[in-house]
Amino acid sequence: MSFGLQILVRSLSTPNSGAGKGYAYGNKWQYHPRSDRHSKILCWGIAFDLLLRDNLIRRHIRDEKTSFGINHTMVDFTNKRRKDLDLVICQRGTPVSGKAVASFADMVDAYEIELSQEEEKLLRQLPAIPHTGVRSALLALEAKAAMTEFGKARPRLYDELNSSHQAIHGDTEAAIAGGFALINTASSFVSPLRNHWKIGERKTDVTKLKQPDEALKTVQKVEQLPRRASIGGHGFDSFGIGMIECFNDGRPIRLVSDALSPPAGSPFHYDAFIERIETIYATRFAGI
DNA sequence: TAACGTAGGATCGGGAGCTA
DNA sequence: TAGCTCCCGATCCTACGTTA
Repeated sequence: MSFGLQILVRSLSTPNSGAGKGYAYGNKWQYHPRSDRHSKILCWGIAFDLLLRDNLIRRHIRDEKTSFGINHTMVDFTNKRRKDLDLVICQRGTPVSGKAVASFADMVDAYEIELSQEEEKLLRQLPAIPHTGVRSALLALEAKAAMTEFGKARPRLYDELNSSHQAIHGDTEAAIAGGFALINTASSFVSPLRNHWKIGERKTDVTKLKQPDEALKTVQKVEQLPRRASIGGHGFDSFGIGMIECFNDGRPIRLVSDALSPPAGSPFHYDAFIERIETIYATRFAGI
């Protein structure tokens, strides 16, 4: 039983006005390409699923050996390239001060994450997880989305994800690099960047998408990302692909689980992605 | 051979969020 | 609050394949 993707689509379904200054023209959007809210919610959901399981990750949290960090900068030592990772599980450092997010649970309000009653109950049962500075990263998660303009998004998606695992392992060779690609299967998309006016005042500019071809080609592209089987290898330790249907026009966002999405048993399936992370963690960090 | 369509790479730039 | 970084869609350009 996993919750991450359901939490994501539920949270994104409610139009949001942005965490700070509000989006342009006073519009509210389900998905805004210039926001990192979707990445943060997705990574939070992945971490939530990992913590709900009876595994070493949970025991290390309970024993106050580890904590988490967000937007953690990792530096590829070999070429000095810097990269901010969405969410990092790390050896417990000094708690951050003066930040709105002081704990893992605080992210729910900070990023307007919508939980069901069951998920809220499960969150309350978790030990307190402080937001701290990162002493030594054990697991780094990076999520990226492609919602429209797939032809241009594909090379960008590949390059940015490829640079993520290089930065993670260039910084900390033993750290688990987890990557996740979120791909839209909707046949149209209302782009916040193409509608430069208050929605309703003028005709909405709707981008037509050639589906399922565009989504499938994007899946094939990210499946080409290198993956590694052991320390010393090159690539992601675990990589997942999630398919959603997001028209971005107010209709609820739907999790796609038909032939377009990775089947059960595929290494890219969400459950396999989670299981691989906890398996690697158990073998790699048992001595902490 | 010219015209057209498509794919992919390079670059740009608007908006959000973070930090000093 | 200014300046910066990050995210990722928009735009432009080139290469290549297809068709008349």
